[in-house]
Amino acid sequence: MYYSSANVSERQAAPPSLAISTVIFALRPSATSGRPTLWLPLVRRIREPFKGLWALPGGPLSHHESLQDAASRNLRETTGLSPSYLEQLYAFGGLHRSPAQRVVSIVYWALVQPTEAALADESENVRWFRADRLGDLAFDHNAIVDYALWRLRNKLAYGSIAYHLLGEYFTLAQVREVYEAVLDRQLDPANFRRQLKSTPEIEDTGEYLQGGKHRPPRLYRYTGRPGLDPDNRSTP
Amino acid sequence: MYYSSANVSERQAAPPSLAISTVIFALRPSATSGRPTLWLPLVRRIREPFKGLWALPGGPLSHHESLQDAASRNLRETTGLSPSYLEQLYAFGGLHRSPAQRVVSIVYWALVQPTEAALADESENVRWFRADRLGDLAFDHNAIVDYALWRLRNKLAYGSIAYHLLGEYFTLAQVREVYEAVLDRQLDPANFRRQLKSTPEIEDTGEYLQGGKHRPPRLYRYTGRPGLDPDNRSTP
DNA sequence: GCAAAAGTGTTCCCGCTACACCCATGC
DNA sequence: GCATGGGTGTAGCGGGAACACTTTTGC
Repeated sequence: MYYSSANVSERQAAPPSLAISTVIFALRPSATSGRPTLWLPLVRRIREPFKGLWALPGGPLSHHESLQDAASRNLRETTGLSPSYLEQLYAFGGLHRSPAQRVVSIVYWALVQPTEAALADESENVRWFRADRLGDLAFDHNAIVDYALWRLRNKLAYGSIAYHLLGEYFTLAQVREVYEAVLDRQLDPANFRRQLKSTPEIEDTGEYLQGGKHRPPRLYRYTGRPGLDPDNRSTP
Repeated sequence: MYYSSANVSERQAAPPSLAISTVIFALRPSATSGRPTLWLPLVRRIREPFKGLWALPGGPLSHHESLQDAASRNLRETTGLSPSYLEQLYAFGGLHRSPAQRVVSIVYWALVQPTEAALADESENVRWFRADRLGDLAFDHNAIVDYALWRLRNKLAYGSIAYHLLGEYFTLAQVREVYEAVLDRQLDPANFRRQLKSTPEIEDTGEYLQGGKHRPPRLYRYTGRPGLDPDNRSTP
């Protein structure tokens, strides 16, 4: 941290510092059930405050990059991945988020495809966790993740988000699994498929997914906007 | 502005500065039709850049106040009013929002009651404008206002926002006028009243509004949350 | 053939829209 | 009385939930 050794008068004098953090979601098979669940990467803090605790990836904003570029860079630097979806979440600016020094964090949230996510970097200080089984995180990051989860669930209901957690081709059942993982409840397969098929952005490829145990399902493709800074006017 | 005289190297060295701005909406009778319309207060810039142009009220964030407190203070200082509703809108951080110096603005939006708004301060450098008839504003403030309007319309559809533009007591027709002003289209009075009466936060006071030209309408009261930083988990 | 997932059809219910109609007041 | 907005009733449409049913594969 920049002013971690600041005394009180320095704290008063220095302007609040500005940081960018990112909540990164990806789908991974659950260790127990094998069904897809939400995971996110965290970094271990190697200095005070909260040394040793896990925290959201983030860092200061440099002069030449936009807020979104900074978030995208966070993502690349900690996981080696590029986001399939990226959107601003909220600016957190409470007075005592960080001891010793006032920090305002502009937080983004991202979705990445599972094919990539499987080969994401992991190391001593970068590890993936199940979104519903995080321990105590540094700063107010537990609250931030909760809020990001709430937003994800909300956006999902509106549509057009789920595909960014999947690969290029997917079956309707896979989309349903995404919904079930995120919303944490079962959905009627029959009604769900009808809803999806009524949305024009889902295109039937004519291909089938072979190798399953049962009747091979059709493969679809998402033809909506690619997904950075997206959705009907959610970002200016 | 803090570093307005900065040269290139200073600009590179200095961290991006942080500002808070606020889009303040209130209902006022239209000059022509007399029907309620959306207005907002702007301040005239008295120095470069954009000297002489109108801009959103705002300023730097001081150390001892939260983001929301800073927005609330903006509101009080420019209009003398306190907000009935206040919520974060977005953090704008494009590289060239301001010439000469990089500024990241965290923007809030607010609603104020019309009874108060009628006696709001106005002066040579603070003036209210119809939201749909602004000229060219300083910085990217036209885009910010557009985005705030979009959010207002969205929130309205979800409910629980409109009452913060009205006084403590109101008729159902007044609520409908708010919706019509904000959404800019006519609504069926019969169906609209039924929808409202089905929401439990609207309480019949038993009183009637006297003095009209026709049958006196009932007066209602909003019993939902008072309205700062509100709505079902829209803010952490 | 059997199990299980893919995919289709059908019914019911609820909320919204449109619009006809009655009520109470000022003039 | 008449005009006008306040307020109620009701029929129809459409989308979602529930669930029965058929199809296609692996074993």
